[in-house]
Amino acid sequence: MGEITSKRQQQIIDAAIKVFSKKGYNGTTTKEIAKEAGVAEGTIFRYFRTKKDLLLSLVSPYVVRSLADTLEEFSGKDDETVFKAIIRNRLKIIRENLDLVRLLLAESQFHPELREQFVGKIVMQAASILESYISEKIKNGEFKDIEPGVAVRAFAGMTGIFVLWKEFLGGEKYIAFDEEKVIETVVDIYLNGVRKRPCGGSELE
Amino acid sequence: MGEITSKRQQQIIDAAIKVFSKKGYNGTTTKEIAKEAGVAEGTIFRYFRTKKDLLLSLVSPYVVRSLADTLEEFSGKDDETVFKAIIRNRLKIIRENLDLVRLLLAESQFHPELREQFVGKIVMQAASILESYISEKIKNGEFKDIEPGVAVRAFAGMTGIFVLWKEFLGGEKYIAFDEEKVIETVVDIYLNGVRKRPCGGSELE
DNA sequence: AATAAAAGTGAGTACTCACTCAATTTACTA
DNA sequence: TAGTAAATTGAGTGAGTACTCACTTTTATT
Repeated sequence: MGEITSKRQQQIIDAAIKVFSKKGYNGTTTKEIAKEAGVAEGTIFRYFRTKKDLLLSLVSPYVVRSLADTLEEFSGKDDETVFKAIIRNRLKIIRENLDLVRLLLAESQFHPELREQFVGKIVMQAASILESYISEKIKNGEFKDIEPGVAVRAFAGMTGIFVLWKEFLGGEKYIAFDEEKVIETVVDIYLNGVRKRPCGGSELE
Repeated sequence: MGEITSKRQQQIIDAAIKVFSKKGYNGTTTKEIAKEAGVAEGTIFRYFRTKKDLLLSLVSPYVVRSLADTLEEFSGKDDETVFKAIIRNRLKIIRENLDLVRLLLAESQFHPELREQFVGKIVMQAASILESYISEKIKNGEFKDIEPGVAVRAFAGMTGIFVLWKEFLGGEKYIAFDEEKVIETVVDIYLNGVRKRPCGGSELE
């Protein structure tokens, strides 16, 4: 649970993310992690008291920094540009940390401590960035008067399901989607749905 | 993998769903399943050759029937009614089978055979019902000319994320949503986003 | 009621795993 | 370079696990 300091610790953490995400926490042996990290099994226990400690250290502020990173400044840009940028940014970050995300989603089911850190530190923080943007628009009168929390999640859900489909369920074997087209469509649906009387604002015919 | 016939088999399957979903496949011992089912450990292996066999039998057509069940007939009803009914129906079914869904989502990551059955038999089938409805609307010219597969998933994502939030991530500790209001908002956003020039069709101000 | 077949049991078995620790290597200091 | 502390190693340990099988109980048949 402590901070990451040494190179060894980082090696072990990287290996753990990789193997845990492939085989699950309970399906992974400390021997495998050691092998993947290129250290002896005993070394793991010098840095992490137990296997579970190692799991929990994977959501340490350091490891997770990249997942919760802030978005660029958007002032002056139009909604469509902003929302497309948000999707692309989120997709990029998730893909760069695919193993970690996969792991956190799967193991959150079984480890309340992990779930709390995951939801509290990552999900909530990521949501709040978009939420403040949307709240602003609602106050301006540009967007309908809906609950910002609902609006954020609706958008996140529309986007997230395509990641789930492709990266988690292997859905491309069934239907594959062109990513740019999906982004275009999703943003169009969302903005037209969320704006007050858009009346012809849609780009799609 | 065979069909379910005896009462004992059903007992064991129900117990397995319950315990697997709480502790994960690898985190569950056959002893626990036996205890939960109220049978001796050996009895499990009379009906299922291995523990893995038991896992795979959980997506048998019989068990899964309820998850993939068809929706009522919608002809004549307006979109809003239809989409709200779909959400409510889906929510109900998922809640009735929460343990099974939780289990399938978590273990699909690690068992390709399970994932294939889950995606192929359940997800695809559920998607196709809605897809044909939306395709019709697109042909009619009521909805924009978007890819039906994208449209279905966008809707499913908007809905699904609230289930994920509440039932899987325990998100109510952070923000709780009024379900009816969410349904209203989601359907409103979606229909206005997906329809051709709705111009004032929105119910929300 | 007697017999056979089927269903159910749970202690035992062979094996695996998280974790330990005595021995060894590496890094550091004077 | 010798001496010491710190880091690393991996065989060993005990707790536990999936699965077996010799036995008991239940059910069906005559």
